[in-house]
Order: sequence, then structure tokens, then C-alpha cells
Amino acid sequence: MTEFQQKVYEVVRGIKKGSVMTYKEVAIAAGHPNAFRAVGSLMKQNYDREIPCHRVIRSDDKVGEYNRGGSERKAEMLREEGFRR
DNA sequence: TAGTTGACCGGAA
DNA sequence: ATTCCGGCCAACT
Repeated sequence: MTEFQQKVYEVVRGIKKGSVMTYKEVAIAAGHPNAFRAVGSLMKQNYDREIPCHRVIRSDDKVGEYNRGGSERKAEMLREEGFRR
């Protein structure tokens, strides 16, 4: 468990309902401004419900992918929480 | 140990 | 505006 990893989890875990962060923002918050790719890698490896990985989206305002085999479900969850588009 | 891949980003065509 | 290309980090083979 690297500090980068635990930091990322901590940040994602702290995302409030109705709020969303981009992978880059999370990477920056974790202290690795250019490790936004690694963030996604960790998310896909992590299946813990304590970590709302569905609150993390791309900088292009695109929802991105999601585990459990359903990027659409992720978009649906976000929409239901109040995130538009 | 080295090479390839991916839930990405930003700039260029 | 959309599509292509290179670059970066961690994990996997």
C-alpha cells in the first residue's frame, strides 16, 4: 500500500454526494499531478463500496468506464445523485 | 528485469 | 467540432 494509493482512496472516499471529481483532480489531491492514469488503474482494481469510484469522471466531462461491467450504470447513478451531464 | 496495457489528458491535425 | 498521437504512472505478464 503506497501513500499515493491510500491518499487517492481517501480523497475519493471523501467526495460528497452530488459532487464529482476528475481523475486529474484526484491525482493532484493525492500529490501526483500527472498520475491521473494510475488513479483509474487503482479504481478498477478497487471494488470496495466505501470508495465511490463512480463519483470520479474524466476531464472531458465524460463519465468514463466503471467496474461491474456497466459504464451506463455509473452515469445513471451520477444522474440520480444530482450530477447533470 | 523489461515490455505491454489501461476506468486518462492535452495538444495537434 | 471531432479524431489522432504522444506522454505519463501503476499494475500485469
